[in-house]
Amino acid sequence: MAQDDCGLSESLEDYLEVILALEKANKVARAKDIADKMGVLRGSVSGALKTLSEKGLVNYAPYSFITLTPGGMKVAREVTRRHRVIRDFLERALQLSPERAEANACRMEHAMDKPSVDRLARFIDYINRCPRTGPDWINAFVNYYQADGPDARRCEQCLRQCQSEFPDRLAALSGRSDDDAGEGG
Amino acid sequence: MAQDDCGLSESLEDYLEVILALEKANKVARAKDIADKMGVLRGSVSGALKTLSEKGLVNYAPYSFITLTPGGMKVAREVTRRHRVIRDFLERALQLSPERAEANACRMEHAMDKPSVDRLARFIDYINRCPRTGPDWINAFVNYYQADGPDARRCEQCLRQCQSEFPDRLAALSGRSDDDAGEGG
DNA sequence: GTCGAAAGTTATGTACTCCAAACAAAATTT
DNA sequence: AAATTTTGTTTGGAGTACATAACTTTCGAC
Repeated sequence: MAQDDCGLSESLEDYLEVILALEKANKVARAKDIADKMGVLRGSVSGALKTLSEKGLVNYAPYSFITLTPGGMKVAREVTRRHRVIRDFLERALQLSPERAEANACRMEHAMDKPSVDRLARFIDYINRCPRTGPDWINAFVNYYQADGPDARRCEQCLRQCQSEFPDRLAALSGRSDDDAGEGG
Repeated sequence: MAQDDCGLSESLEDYLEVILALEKANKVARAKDIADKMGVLRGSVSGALKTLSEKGLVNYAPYSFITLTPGGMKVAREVTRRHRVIRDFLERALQLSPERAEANACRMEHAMDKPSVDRLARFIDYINRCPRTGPDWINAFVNYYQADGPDARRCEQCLRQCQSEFPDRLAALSGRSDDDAGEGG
């Protein structure tokens, strides 16, 4: 949909994603499991498998097991990764509930192209690894969105705490885990 | 699509968004302008307008001007806001090109529900207003995603700079623009 | 007012996705 | 091995969205 996958519809992307998950769990995918997992009837699955088979993305013959072709595997992995990156952002950075994060990721995965998702993944990395932010900064976000704006007193305390950790954080960047930076007060 | 708008399709959301933009620019929307702006033929617009009219979202009679009803205006504003928030995030935080940000926002606006977009808007606020981050932190992201990981030397310099600005930043939180916090040094 | 271009509308057809239910094959049970 | 259940397939119909093309209305030029 997003200029990747050579014009695969959202629906077909979903089928590939589900087939990959079932392959990982059960070695092969069965039409009924696909239908159950996607909330559609078995009849709908048959049609989708026929289409995916014509596109060379699944190995499929009537009444046989279903597996992904190498090409289908590639697409399925891409879609699954998009899903995972987006859900992580929604759940960890935006701190949405797991259910809401999942529901939104399911739709957003078809709306974001690969460069955007790649950049988002880097952004999450950046937040986690930059000494100015990190997990504690993310956790403090809850104080912000629950209030009308920043709380000066809380911010002051947060800044002091963060500042005291700067040497450690900087040291951690280089791979050193101990606090041997020698600059902390 | 995303449980808002009482089950309005992506396409119809797009129509409302475009009609709102044309209303703002030209007082009223005309079918041809809608068609041009959306890249569809005039015939397709007639059908959509009929549907939107039945749903009570546009004032529409054949061969007449087109305006949004109060209900349609509400939905159109919501969709437009979703679009703007998402595009801002993609363009300013992720630092995607304006074109890519716009293209992705066009699709993502239909995939994200209101609570998620609201949270995203707060997140952007948080980045901009938190003394630990702010615009300079966003700008430093480019150094991160262009490299394989963090650059310890650059990080050290960034931390020092940031630290020196803490008093000012804290003061700015309370609305004071001068550095009279008296704690820096 | 009449003519003609521009704008709008109404079929008709295609593509996609899904459901519903009838039907066929496979696997289990006995 | 026959009957039953489960699983898979096929067919027909619905809803959405759009293109194409023929037709109608509107509006400005004359």
